Amino acid sequence: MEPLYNTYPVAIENSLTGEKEAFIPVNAGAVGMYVCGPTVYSDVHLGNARTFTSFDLIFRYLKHLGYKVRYVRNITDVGHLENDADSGEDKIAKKARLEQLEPMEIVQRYTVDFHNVMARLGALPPSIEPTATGHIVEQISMVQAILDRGWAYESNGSVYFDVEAYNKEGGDYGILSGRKMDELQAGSRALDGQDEKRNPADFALWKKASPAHIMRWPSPWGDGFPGWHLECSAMSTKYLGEEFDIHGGGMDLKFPHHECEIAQNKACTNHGGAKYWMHANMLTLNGKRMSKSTGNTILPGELFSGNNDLLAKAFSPSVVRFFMMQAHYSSVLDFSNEALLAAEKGHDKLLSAWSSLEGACAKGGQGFDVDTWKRKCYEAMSDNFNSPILIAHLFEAVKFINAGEGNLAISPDELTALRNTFSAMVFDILGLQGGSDSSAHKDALDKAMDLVIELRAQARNNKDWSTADLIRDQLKEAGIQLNDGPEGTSYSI
RNA sequence: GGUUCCGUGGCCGAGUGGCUAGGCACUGGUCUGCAAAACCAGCUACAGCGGUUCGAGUCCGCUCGGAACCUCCA
Repeated sequence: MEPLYNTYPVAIENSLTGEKEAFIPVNAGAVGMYVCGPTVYSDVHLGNARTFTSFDLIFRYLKHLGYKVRYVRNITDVGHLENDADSGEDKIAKKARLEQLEPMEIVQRYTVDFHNVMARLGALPPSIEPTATGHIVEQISMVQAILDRGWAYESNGSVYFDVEAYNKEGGDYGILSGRKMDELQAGSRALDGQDEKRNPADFALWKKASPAHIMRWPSPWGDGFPGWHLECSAMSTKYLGEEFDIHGGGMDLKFPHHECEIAQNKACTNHGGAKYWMHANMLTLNGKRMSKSTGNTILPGELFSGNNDLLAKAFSPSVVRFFMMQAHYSSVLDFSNEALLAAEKGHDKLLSAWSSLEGACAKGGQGFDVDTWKRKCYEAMSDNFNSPILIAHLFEAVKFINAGEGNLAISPDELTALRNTFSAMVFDILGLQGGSDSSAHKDALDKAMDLVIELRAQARNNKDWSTADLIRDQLKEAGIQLNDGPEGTSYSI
């Protein structure tokens, strides 16, 4: 059978070229994707989660199309300096000092938190999740290779990438972000510790560790630790090769992080790494991006528990995910309680339509063009992963399903196709989670509810409206909604 | 100051020059003992000013407003 990726070829908006391009993998049928993961020194906030949820959507869709995807997402567990100056402090060491913990305890704690949050949001684990500290050897040899080529220099125990030398000999530092060297120099601020560098645009490949610095490794240039940009170059090359397909990350990493990665890769391998660069946009709160350092954040845990002054109530992880999926990954998305409430209603409507669809019969007829609808769903996703358009199409199907009241005017084959595609889109691709009650609990609840509904039906037959309404109102307070229909009463939670 | 991007109806949010995005909210109707849900119908729009075009939310210019990056950050 023809793989789905041939039927619905993918186009990707490539940050490197600024164009939407046909996606052609380096190796046919396989995709190598690298996404810059979090620095694990504090709880992952909702903005972080959005980026990884966006790439989870992309990962899921590419897999669904039949690609063999290797998805690499790193954990940054080397602290890195708080600013580019020598006076800066290692974030993880700082947190460790504040909390009186070993640095790797900090790393472990927040890595576990990150995994928990992403799992609740329905994100699949990546194929490989390498750590920076686990790839010091690879990073040191990369530094050496760049030194050997003459595009780096050692200064006081640290090694810096020589941007000017790189660009003079054919390098294209600035290709991703559109920045020019002279503009960078004009715009750069006078920072402390810049005197080790020949040029303000130069960036650290290896930093000398001060005597108090805890996380340190021996190197040909003395004890130190790798520069922030280096780990991604080293690990993407190691696991995906010198040329791979997709490199993703948050928009805020475009410059300088990804720009530096490209320069490092080209310096070592003559290849820039990824063919397609993708940048997920920011989640804003009060019109400003969420940021750990400014404290303008909301944590996923607060959302799931409702424990935040900005929230009227708790929201399920699936609702939060649906909220994110309603916006395109490349657009800024603004967070608000109102937007979440609206998303929750839409989400519930979508999932309750799925329940109806599961139990629906096909009565024949041409009530809905399933083939065309299915094609439109795939085309939306293949067009740069346009989940909002996909959701709009899903609601077309919802309207048809609800109007049919369990008896849909399509053929049995079409019903099967509708179910399969609906389920694939909602659960496999968007990654939403239905009522995930264990089936034993569900059976017990169903039986109890059948009894309550029967008792209420008797009251209604006796025109005992006060009893009937009491049952309905009390159940509603408990979070269970009764729906009276022509064929009896059903309930939803 | 530089780079990139955005400004869509009450709110969120798609729109890759020409045909209803969608969700939420609201109004009227159908259904119901009353509700709810669902369905049907309606309702508000493209920041402003010019230009290109037979035709612009979509292209170009200017103005105003906002964001990200230029320093660690998804």
